[in-house]
Order: sequence, then structure tokens, then C-alpha cells
Amino acid sequence: MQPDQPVRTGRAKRLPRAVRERQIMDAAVDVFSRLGFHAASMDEISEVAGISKPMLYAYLGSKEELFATCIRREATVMMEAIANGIEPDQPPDVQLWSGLRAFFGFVGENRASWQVLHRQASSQGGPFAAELAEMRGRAVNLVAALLVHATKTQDVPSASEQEAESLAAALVGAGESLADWWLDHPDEPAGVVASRLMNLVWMGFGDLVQGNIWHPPSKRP
Amino acid sequence: MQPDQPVRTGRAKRLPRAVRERQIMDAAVDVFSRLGFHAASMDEISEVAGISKPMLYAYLGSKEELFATCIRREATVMMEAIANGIEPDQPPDVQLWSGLRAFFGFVGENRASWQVLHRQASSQGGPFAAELAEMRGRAVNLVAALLVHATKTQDVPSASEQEAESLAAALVGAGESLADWWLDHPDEPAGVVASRLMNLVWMGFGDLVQGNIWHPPSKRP
Amino acid sequence: MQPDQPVRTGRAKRLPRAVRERQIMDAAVDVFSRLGFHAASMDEISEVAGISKPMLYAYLGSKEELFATCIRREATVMMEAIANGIEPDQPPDVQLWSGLRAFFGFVGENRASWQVLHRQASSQGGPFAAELAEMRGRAVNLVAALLVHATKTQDVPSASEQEAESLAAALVGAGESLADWWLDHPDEPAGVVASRLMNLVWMGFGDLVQGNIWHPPSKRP
Amino acid sequence: MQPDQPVRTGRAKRLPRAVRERQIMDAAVDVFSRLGFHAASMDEISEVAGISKPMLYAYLGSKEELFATCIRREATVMMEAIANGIEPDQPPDVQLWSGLRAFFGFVGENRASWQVLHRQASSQGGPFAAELAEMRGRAVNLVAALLVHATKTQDVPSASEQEAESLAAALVGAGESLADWWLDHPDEPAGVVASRLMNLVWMGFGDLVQGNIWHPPSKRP
DNA sequence: TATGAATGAGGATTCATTCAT
DNA sequence: CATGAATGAATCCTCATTCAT
Repeated sequence: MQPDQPVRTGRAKRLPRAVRERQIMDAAVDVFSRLGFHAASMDEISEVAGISKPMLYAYLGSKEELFATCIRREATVMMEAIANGIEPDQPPDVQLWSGLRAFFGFVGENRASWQVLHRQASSQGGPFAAELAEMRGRAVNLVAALLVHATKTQDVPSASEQEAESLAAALVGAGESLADWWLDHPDEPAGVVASRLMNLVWMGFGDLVQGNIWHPPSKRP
Repeated sequence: MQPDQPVRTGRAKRLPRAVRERQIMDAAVDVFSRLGFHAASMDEISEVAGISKPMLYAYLGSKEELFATCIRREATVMMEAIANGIEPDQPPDVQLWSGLRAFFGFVGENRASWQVLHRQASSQGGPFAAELAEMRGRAVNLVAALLVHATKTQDVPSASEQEAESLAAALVGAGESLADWWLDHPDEPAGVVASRLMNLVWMGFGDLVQGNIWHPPSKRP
Repeated sequence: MQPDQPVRTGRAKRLPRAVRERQIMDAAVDVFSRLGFHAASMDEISEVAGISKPMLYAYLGSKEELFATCIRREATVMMEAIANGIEPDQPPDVQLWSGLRAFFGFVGENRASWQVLHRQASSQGGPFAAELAEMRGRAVNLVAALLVHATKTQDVPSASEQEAESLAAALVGAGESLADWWLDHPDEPAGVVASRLMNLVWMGFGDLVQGNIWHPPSKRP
Repeated sequence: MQPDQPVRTGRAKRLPRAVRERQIMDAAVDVFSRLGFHAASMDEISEVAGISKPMLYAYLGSKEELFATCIRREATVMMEAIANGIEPDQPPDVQLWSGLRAFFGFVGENRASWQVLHRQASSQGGPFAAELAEMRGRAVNLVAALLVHATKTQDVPSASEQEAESLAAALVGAGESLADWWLDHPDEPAGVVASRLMNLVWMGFGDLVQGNIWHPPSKRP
């Protein structure tokens, strides 16, 4: 991400605060994603960012605050990417499909962000639990809303809130897990992976084992 | 779990080695599950175990070895629980169903074990990556095998290995995520949660939104 | 040496790195010489140096690195003192004599340095063996070269390399041992001690017991 | 020394105290010589000795006591070997020669003993200083007495006590150093090494560089 | 503002030594 | 007598955090 980080030397140029902050957070995301929260040291982050440690503290507070800020930023960016990807005013399956595509697209292009969000964040029990639970909660709610909406358009008793939420949680987990799997098998294109998950959650194994497959609408007759 | 940890005082009673070892590992699982690998200190583990640190090292080796041993033990126990729960010689859906029931049953009754396995373990990059990847890999392979087997009994082109593996990874992730969700909503019975996941992965949303639901065989005509 | 080490309190004054480094190494040599490598603790060294342990590590690395650095510094200083003391272009006996004078002069004025070099260093088997063997080796080679040179100016079959080396080793050992003895009998002047060794190795007991004594050239007729 | 130490198992046979003690001290000398005082652990010593740690303590006290006892025993044995080797009623040079032969003979056949005495012992500042100083002092005195005796048989003013002692110290140091050198060049026979030292200290470099060599009496006309 | 210098606090690990069986 | 089990007390080392320039 920051190729060829030259050994910093001398005094850093004065930069507008916003730019500095971005610079620092990029470095932090890089380091956190590589080493995890605990193993990452403020020393390394400041080095990668090209500034001195006191600046780090002046700009972004303690290590925990910095981590939380990173999480928030990355999560927001990702959620926006997904939200932008979803095509509203389309039937539920198409909405889901576009959401999945956006998600895997984002992961593919922002590995570091994804790793910070998923791997590092989920394990740190303490002060991030809240932060993260909220982030993840947003994703789950998005999916749950979609499910509820889909149910309502049908003539079936709408699912209970708990049910929708739990199904959404499962779906989100499936996405996360599949994204991780994908990182270890990067040769497959994003679309293929997304379509697998789409088939799993929309058609179910029951159909899949019978050869019934879900296709994007453009390919449908 | 061990509320009111009394301050240990005096010399610990002499116990045969095997007993002490189990005692220590139970304590370790408890602490690791609460705090995560890094935040857990050998001091606290030894305190919870009711022994001195040197015993910890004498019996279980370094912190990393201890952690790995915990993971192995918990994973083995869980995998056995699931394997025992699966009813062989049944159609694929029933096998899957029984596996899911066993899984959620285990999680419900062994929260600490589950947390060590899922949350703590997934993030520690270092020497546990291998250990854990293998454990999770076993679970994924179990599911993948089931999928492949299901496909073969049908008259469809059997899924590629990659496809089966990725679907299995997704399913496992869904299970993990749902199990976590469940820990935050403990009022629901295990069976209900398991059945939700079963419906999701077997029927798919496509069916669910139309009111089609999967039922355990005993309820089928 | 530093009696009444006052309890350090408050923050140490800011000093340029080079100065601090010297200060620390002086302290380290002091402590190592008094206690030996193993018994010396980084805690005590940092206390004597008047700084906190983290500075110790920041500046000089691990305990082993610190020790090795001390050895190197002291050995270099001593070897330079000796090399500077030797008068080249003089007959072998005069060269030897000036070397011995320089050696005892150095030991007399740098007791701590000497003790680190001799007592502490020789026993630590581990990573210093190499370091030290090299240092001592240099001294031995210096003497051996002198011997070989002396032989060549005469009309005798020049000594084998092994022979020269072993004799040099013996001489160096005699010097070391005599220096140690001297530390316990500090009332004798350096010149007297040096002259005793000179007589021993140049004249030999055979002459000594007959009253034949070696004199510095200025006193010769 | 104790080849093929079998893993001890079960209860040690009851043995008379003296035998046990020897067994333990042999093990201790072995371990101390290999690892040095600090690095040697009571655990390893007890293992090598084939008994349990409490026995170690029961028989030989603390680690320091054990070490001191080892030193004493080895030193005594060595001193006896040398004393036995010296031929009394012979001229001083022959006495010295026989003493040197005995010394190098002992070192060659008891490397472990020698290493404990020389390398390990000299560096441990604390409680062994006394012990060791005394041992070494005995050797020095032996040599000093020889020198004084030699002087008296001549018609020269007998050397001062200090002078004799310092010369003896130098000679002992030369012997030690040469013995160490020999350990690193074991291909040379003991006699050759001894004779080198004899020539150095009896004839002196002054004679050696002129080709004058000391020969054992049997070869003299 | 920007930083080199400095530290308090804590964590893993080892060892000599001793009970209790 | 002989031992497996147990521990107090150190020791090395690291890191988040802050002062003083």
C-alpha cells in the first residue's frame, strides 16, 4: 500500500490537518491489518506514517482510539460501497445479488481494510466490542431489512424481527467466511464467488443438489 | 464462571499430574475466552487455576503451547460432539440437520470453549494460524464431503472441489456467526436457531420468502 | 566505586545520544566487573547509569549485546594503549619491555576495564567465546609476532608457528595472572611488577637464581 | 564421563552415603564444567546424578556449597597429583620440570576437573573467591617455595617474599594459560607442551632466541 | 509545530529450594 | 530414605505514553 517507505529523516513537512490524519490512518490500517491490534506497535505505525510518535498522539489520541477510528472509517467506506452497489426498486433477489457483488468487489480491492474489519477487530474483546458490534449490526440490519421487505411483498406471514435478524446474521457470517476463504484462493474472480453465495442463500442446497441454479436477471429468458 | 475467585493462599493441595493438568486447562480456556490470547496473562491463568506460575510452565509449557493445547482439546471435543450427532445412512438433509443440532447444542453448553475456538483463535496470526486453519479446515471438509455426497446421489454434474469447499466455508461461517448472534440472544432454544440455519441453507431465501419451510423428517407425512 | 549510589529520582536530564551511550557503558563496565555477566542485572546497570531500563535497551540492545560492546570497547582501548607503548625499531627485548610497561600501566589505571576483560569474559561460554577468543587472540598474535621476529634476527632455526603461539599464550597468561596478583598487592609500583615479568620471561629462572638480571637499556653500560 | 545416561526411572537404590556423594559430585563436576556455575541447574545435576533433587540437597547442601565442595575436591586431587609427581632431593630445575609434567599430565587426563577449576571458578565473584583464592594460593606457594629454595642454594641475596610470590603467580598463570591453549590444540603431546613452558620459565626468551635450550637431565651428559 | 529522549508498568519465563507423601 | 509436586523471587525485555527542547 505504501510501497518503498523511505526511511524518514529530518522534520516532516507541515501539512494541513486533514491530510495528515488521512496519512496516519492509512498507515495504521496497514499495520493493524498486518499484525493485529496487540502486535502492532505505535512505534511502527508512526514510522510507516512518516511522523513522530508525539504527532500520532496529538492527532489521533491513544492506540485504542486510533484503532476505533480506523474501524469506523473502514466500516463506513465499506458500507457505503455496498449501499451504492445495491439497485433499489428491483426485486429482492436482484437487490441481494447486487449487494453481494458490491461486497466482494470491495473486499477484493481493499484487502487491508477488510482484514482490519474482520480478523483483527473481532478478536479484541475489550473496548472495541461496542464499536464493532455496532458496525456489524448495521450490516446485519441492512440485510434484515431486505429480508423483511421481501417477505412483505409476498403473501406470507412476515417473519418475526428476531427471525429476520438471525437469518441476516447468518448470511453476513457466510459472507465474511467466504471472503476469508477467497483471500486464500485469490485466483477465482469476484463474480464467481459472489454468485456461489447468492445461490447458497437464495436457492439453498436443496435446490442446488438438484441442479437448480439462480441466474442474474439479464440472463433469464 | 468462577465467581468470587478467592485469593489463593498457602500451598496448593498435592494432586496427581493428570488432574492438575485438566484443572489448569480449564482455567486457561476460561481466561483465554474472556480476554483473548494477548490480553490473557499467565499470572491470571495461574491464579484462576489456583496454582503458582511455575506449575503452569512445568505442566503445559509456554503460553503459546498452552494456547495451542487448549485449542486442540476444545476443537477435538467439539468435532467429536458433532460427529457423534450426525446420523449416517440418512439422506443428506437429515445428516445436515443433525449436524447443525449437535453444533448448536455444543455451543449452548460450552460457551467458553466456543469463544476460545471462534473469537480468540481466528485472529492470532502467529503460530496458531496453522493449528487453527487445520481445525477449521476439518469442519469445512466435513461439510464439503456431505455436499459432494449429496450431489452424487442426484443426477447432476457433481460440483467442483473448489465449489464444494467454498460453499462449505460459507456454511461454516454462517454457523459461526449465528452461534455468536445466539450468545447475545440466549432466550431462544437451540433447536429453533438450528432450524433457522437449516432452512436458510437448505431451502434458501427464495423458498423462505414464499413460505416454504423445511421440516424435520418425523413431521413429514 | 560509586559509593552511596543515591536513589535516582525524577526524570534524567536530556542528553545527546552519544554522551548517554558512554555513560551507560561506563556503568555497565563497572557493574560487570564487580559482579560478572550473569550476576549483573540490567536493573542494577540502569540504576548505576542513572537512567531507566528502557533507555538501556534502546541504546545498547540486549544484555548480551551490551556485554559484547563493553568487551570490544575495553579491549580496543587496551590494545591501543599497548600498541602505542611499544617502541618499534628497537631490539626485541626492549620492545617486549615497553609492551609490558604499557600493559601494567593500563591495568593499574583501569582496574574495572581489566576485570571485565579478564575475569568476567573468560568464563562466559556462550556468545562471547568468539568475541573474546578473538580479542585474546590478537594479544597472543602480537606477542607471537614479536617472538618470531626476534628469532629471525638470530642465526637459529626459526620457531614453528605452533611453538611461537604457545609460548605467546603462556606469556600472556603470565601477564594476566601477575596483573591479578598485583590487584591484590597494590602497593608495588607498576614498573617493579613489569620488570619482574620481564626478567622471568627474558632471563628465565635459570639466570635469576644465579643473580643475573635484565636491565633496561638506559642502565646498561 | 557418564556415557549414555539412561533416563532415570523409579526409585534409586539405597547406597552407602559415601558412594552416593561421589556419584553426585561426579555429576556436578561434569555439569559445571560444561555449563559453568550459573548456567548449570540443580535440575540437570540431579538428573545426571540419577537421583532426585531433595537428595541432592540432603547430601550436599545448596548449589553454592556443592560447587565449593567440587572445587575443593578437584583442587585437592590435582595438587596431590602434582606433589606426587615432583621428585624431591633433586636440583630445582628438575623439580620444576617434574612438577610441570605432572600438571600437564593431570590436565590432559582430567579435562572436566580442569575446566571447573580454571574457567568456571575464576569468574564467579561471590562466595567462591575465598575458596578459590586459597586453592590457587596453595599452588602459588608451592612454586614460590621452590623458587626460594633454589635461590638459597646459590650465593645470591635471597629473593624477597613478595618477589617470589609474584614470580610464582606469573608462572602459575602461564601454566594455566598454556593448559587452556593446549585444550584447543590437543594434537600436541603433554610432554612437548610442558617442555615449552619449562624452557620459557627456566631459560627465558633471551636464551631461547639464541638457540639455547633446556634439556631434561637424562639427556645431559 | 515537531521531535528525540525518557519512563512506569507489566508480562513471560526460569531457578533454587522445600513440603508432604 | 526417596520423591513428585509445589512455590517465592528474580530477571530480561517491551510498549504505550509523555516531557522538554
